[in-house]
Amino acid sequence: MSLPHAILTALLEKPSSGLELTRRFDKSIGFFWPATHQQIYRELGRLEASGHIRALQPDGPVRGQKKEYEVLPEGRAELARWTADGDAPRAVREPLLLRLRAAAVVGTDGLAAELERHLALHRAQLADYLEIERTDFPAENADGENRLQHAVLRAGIGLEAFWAEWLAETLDALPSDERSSSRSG
Amino acid sequence: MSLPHAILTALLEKPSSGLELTRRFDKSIGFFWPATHQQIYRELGRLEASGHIRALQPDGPVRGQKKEYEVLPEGRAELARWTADGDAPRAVREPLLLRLRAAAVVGTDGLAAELERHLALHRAQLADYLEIERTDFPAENADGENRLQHAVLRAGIGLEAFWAEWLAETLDALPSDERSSSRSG
DNA sequence: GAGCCGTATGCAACTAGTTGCATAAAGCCC
DNA sequence: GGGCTTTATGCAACTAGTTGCATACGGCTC
Repeated sequence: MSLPHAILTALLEKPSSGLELTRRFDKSIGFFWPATHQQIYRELGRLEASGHIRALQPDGPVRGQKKEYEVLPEGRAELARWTADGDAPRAVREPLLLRLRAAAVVGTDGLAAELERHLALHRAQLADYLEIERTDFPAENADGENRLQHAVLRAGIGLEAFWAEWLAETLDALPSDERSSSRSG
Repeated sequence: MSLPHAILTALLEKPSSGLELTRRFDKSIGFFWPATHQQIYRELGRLEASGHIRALQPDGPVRGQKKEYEVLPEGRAELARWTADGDAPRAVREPLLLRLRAAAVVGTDGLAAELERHLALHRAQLADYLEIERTDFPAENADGENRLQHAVLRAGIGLEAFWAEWLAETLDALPSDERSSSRSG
């Protein structure tokens, strides 16, 4: 159960409404724990009901109007508890690898195009991450306050770089008549 | 919907019963698409009902006795269709990165131990993969028939190596009083 | 002031994966 | 042959994530 804890973290960083949270997720926490606004609203409701967060405007129910939340001490305690406790590393679930295995049996038609598409997407994401690193974590204040956030970003960069490299290698190993000539290496 | 296609691939490689499939998953396809026997039985039922596979022993229902399946032409066609069609790369969902972000807000108590635990697990998995590579893909017949399967294994190796490296780096960046001295680098 | 668009909240139904447990046959052991 | 273990199949309930859509306020325009 990670989503409630992701939300508690985001709310501790800055009290927000549901839609604000959704937007902040899209450009930070969501990189490694994506969530739609529907999920977030549902979870905010649960967290409020369980006393982990509360609305800043305790008026009657006003649909369509902004409702901001902040974390209560109970919520912070719960997050601290969860941070320290362990679980197994998440199992890899990657349909693309499944497609390679399937292609080994039924043929590689269309596979190269799919690999190239993924390669382009991973390169684009890598470029985004590197740009974020350049602006948010400049070399002059490495090892500063936010080294944990930087470590998280480095994980994203490393993963995207890994996939880009592996895809390029794998494409090179496909018979050449199965790939287009549009790649640059 | 990847599980049915994973099962079709496995059955094309070798017709099997539900439990045999479960065991084969545990040491090959399951590395990147894990499935329990409950999931597999349920999916075998659906695949049989939809005419993609059939039981080799079309007797009446005998519970507790082995029931082997093979793929029908319809199943092979469906798998070929699926192999070529594309989807977006799967979003990363990694609770460990969430814990780092949370730790940045509520403190790093217990975090180092958690990172060390993951480091050990990833190193062990990496060693397993390298052993499989050594026995199943010896250097003398690289680029052979099974280059696709090898590419899949290389992905697993690369991912585990990445995580091991990133975890070691991240641990080194934690203040030293927050880690035990049991690591070896 | 009617209609439209953007912001915002939220419900309902569905799909996929997980967990716990029930059932049955077959072999072994005493 | 009565009970235990292993092999095997399978149901049911639950949890988490996804998809589609409904509702409501506020400002703008015509």
